[in-house]
Amino acid sequence: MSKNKLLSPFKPASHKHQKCLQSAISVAKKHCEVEGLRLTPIRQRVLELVWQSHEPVKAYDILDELKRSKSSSAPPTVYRALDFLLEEGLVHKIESLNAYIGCGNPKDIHKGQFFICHDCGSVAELDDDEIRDLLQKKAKRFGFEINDEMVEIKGYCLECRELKNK
Amino acid sequence: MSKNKLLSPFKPASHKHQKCLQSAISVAKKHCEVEGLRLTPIRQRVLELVWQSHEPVKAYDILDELKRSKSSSAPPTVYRALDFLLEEGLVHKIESLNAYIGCGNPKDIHKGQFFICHDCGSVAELDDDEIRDLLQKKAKRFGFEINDEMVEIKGYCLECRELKNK
DNA sequence: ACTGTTATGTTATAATGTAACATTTGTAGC
DNA sequence: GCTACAAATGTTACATTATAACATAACAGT
Ligand SMILES: [Zn+2]
Ligand SMILES: [Zn+2]
Ligand SMILES: [Zn+2]
Ligand SMILES: [Zn+2]
Repeated sequence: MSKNKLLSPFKPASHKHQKCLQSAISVAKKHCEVEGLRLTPIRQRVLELVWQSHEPVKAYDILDELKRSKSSSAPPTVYRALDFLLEEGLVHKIESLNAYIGCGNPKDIHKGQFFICHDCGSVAELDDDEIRDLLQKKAKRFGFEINDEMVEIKGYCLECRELKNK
Repeated sequence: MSKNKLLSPFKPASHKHQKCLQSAISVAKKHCEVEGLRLTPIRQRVLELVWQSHEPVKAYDILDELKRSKSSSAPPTVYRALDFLLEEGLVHKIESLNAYIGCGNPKDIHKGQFFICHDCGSVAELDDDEIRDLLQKKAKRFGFEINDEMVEIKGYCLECRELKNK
């Protein structure tokens, strides 16, 4: 079955983000339970912080938050938690921003394609086999075997464009 | 006319790289002449260093080289030159590596698609409208207007795969 | 309880990139 | 050539992002 999903669409400012957050945590808990992994308090807290919004979050911003409740927190605290979450596909790194964002569909581990709005900073995540297949096809032409992919597209989301045209 | 070019294919280890380098410099000189821009000694030297190979080069490695001939060189020396070269499309930044690589076709300014070999580190650059159009099509579905794109694919090039299978 | 593994604490440092202001160099008009 | 302006470089300091290395603590199976 071919995937062609808009995993995380751009959300209207009015959406009930609490639900996104809760759902993400509950999916993560389930995932870790099934895989026999530990979603420790630190890891869960970092995941919650990444899911504070639909904008990519910086590691040191997470660190600043952690410090508020536990002043002993240090960079490794954050990076270790992020490494775990990345490894398990619960978050993605946006390489062009050095920032991290919650995955819209961690059930099925993948590298997404990201559309990032210059104005509002929001990100939509796609997991699209048509894109993947095309890249595959191109790679094949010169004997390249794909192992990892990064697709980050910047531009302007619908909402922001409509705002500007008013 | 639709572009579908393998701008910089993977090169055999045996290729005459001196030619790649010379050609890149001469194209850059021409470009700057036409545009009324100055390819100053620093800028040219940085471009040469970026073109030392077909592997992405790190800013601080460039800096180390610059220091060998001019010990007063500092980070801004490099980043300014890189900014100029990026601006003029003479080099690209590989975001997922924080590294820079010479552009295979600066005549026609673009964001390429990059295929990076995990083993040898070499990069092939594509400038392919089919990929661009597909991303465009996907973006359109949710009203996203593309302005900038980053496609960086990691894997194994033909040469390295053949080596492993021996 | 013993033991090996995993996770966290802690300190230090590496790697990447930018701000701000001074100085020099190039350019164009006079 | 002189002047004035703009572009490029020098210089110092600092900001941001990430990792190394080693110590301690928490956990899981026996
Ligand atoms: Zn939400
Ligand atoms: Zn995802
Ligand atoms: Zn070459
Ligand atoms: Zn290019």
